[in-house]
Amino acid sequence: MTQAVLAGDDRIPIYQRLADVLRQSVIDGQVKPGDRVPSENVLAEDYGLAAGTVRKALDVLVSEGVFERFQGRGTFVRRPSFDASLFRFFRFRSPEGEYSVPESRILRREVEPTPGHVAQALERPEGVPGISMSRLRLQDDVPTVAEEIWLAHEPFRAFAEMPTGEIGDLLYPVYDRVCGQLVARADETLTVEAASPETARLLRVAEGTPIIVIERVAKGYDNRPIEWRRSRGRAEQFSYHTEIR
Amino acid sequence: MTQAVLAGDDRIPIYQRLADVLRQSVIDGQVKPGDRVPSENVLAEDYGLAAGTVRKALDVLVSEGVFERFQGRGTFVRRPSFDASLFRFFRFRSPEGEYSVPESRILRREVEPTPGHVAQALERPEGVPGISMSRLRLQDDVPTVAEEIWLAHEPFRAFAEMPTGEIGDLLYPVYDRVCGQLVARADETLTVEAASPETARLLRVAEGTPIIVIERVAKGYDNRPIEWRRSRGRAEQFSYHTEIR
DNA sequence: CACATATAGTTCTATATAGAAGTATAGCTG
DNA sequence: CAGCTATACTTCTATATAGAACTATATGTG
Repeated sequence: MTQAVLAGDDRIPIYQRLADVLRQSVIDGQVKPGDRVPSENVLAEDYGLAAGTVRKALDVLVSEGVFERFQGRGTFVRRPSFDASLFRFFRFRSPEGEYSVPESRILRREVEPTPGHVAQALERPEGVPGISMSRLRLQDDVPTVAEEIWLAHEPFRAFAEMPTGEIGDLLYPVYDRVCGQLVARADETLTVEAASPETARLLRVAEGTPIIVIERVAKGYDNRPIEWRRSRGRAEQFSYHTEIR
Repeated sequence: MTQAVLAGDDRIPIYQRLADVLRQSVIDGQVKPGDRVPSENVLAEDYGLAAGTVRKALDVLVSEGVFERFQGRGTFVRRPSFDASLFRFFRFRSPEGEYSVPESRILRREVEPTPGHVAQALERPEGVPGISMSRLRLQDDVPTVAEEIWLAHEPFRAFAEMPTGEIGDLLYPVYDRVCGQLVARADETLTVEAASPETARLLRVAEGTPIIVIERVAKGYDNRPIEWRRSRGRAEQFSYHTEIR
């Protein structure tokens, strides 16, 4: 006899279905990052499953980065951190070697029709109203990264009407607090170009200087695109490291 | 009662010890890439363990990329493939969209004292004899990547004395066949620079053109460094994509 | 010979159970 | 009150067992 709670698609394994249910509870916001998930034994009891099966479901979500486990403490919804972003590879440290939080300056923010390539990334029809921003990030008053940012207008109406002064150095916490939009992960693409006059002016470099361009699409737990962003920084400060096999 | 076969360090779990033993058998060359590993039941029998414990050990090695499993077929030593290399992100396709195997031309190969930064990467003393190569890779007769390559002289003596004509387009199979040096994974670091006169000449671009530089240290299953390599390609052909969270 | 069928071997899923190992807290002891 | 101790709860490891799902090979059938 199998249990009734997870009935439905009989072809896929129980542990997968349980993982789906638990993931969905994060997407729906029933449990928030930092929250503790019921213990393995409790879940097994609730769903009428063996402990091993529950554990396997949790394995899935841990490997997806949705949950995080600590022996003796419990299982928690992981707070997304973008430590793995390609930006990490900009050597944004002061000459003394220490790391200071970059300052963010929003230069422009307005509602405009969404251009084609952005609309495609956000899975919205072209020309639909979107929020467009230009932002400059500075390290010790030195401009280091110039960004174009696009948001769909619809779920971000509250953000569009918010005074710029109330927006701090970090956007994702604001998206969450003001619009309930929680960023869980992102896709990033890195390319290189020569600095345009516009970019050269913003970053205070010579035209034609090599520039790293990182395009990011930030997504929710359900993989729905939330934000499109293109960032430019000086290539000479960039060093990306990875392991392959 | 635990079994005797895996005796030793009692603090670490049995499945870890079994994983260590199996990994070592790959490092020692007792089993080669492509070989089939004994089935889970056989391993359990041999080592006197429960099937679940053996399976957990295999999970470890699969996630490390050492083994590869196929339901109904068996578990195999994975053939390392460098599909994940940063080079994958060079758009080396012909205008027709198809992908052709790059030609390799070895321009120079000689034994020299190993310079400091290479010696460090290869974990060898500075100044020790090493094999130095320059290589040019071409796509449809167009030079695309220029490479400097260093090998320790000692395990690669046979390679140093080999006629250049017998070396094909791929080096790693030769390392394996001629010197028993099997590359399992690699560390890569990506940076950007402006083309030097030398690089500009080799890649037939203007001086100062943005160039992608990838430094790679290739390693064996035991993480011993085998080869140091620095490759340069035109940045405009480069686009790197990754997921973060 | 071509094609379906049986069979043996493989990994994969699921259950049940027990104790080890680690963590946090309540309560005791000096 | 400070510091140790017991306790309850968590994840982690390990065993044993059974059948499902999948693959390759051998066997039989027309």
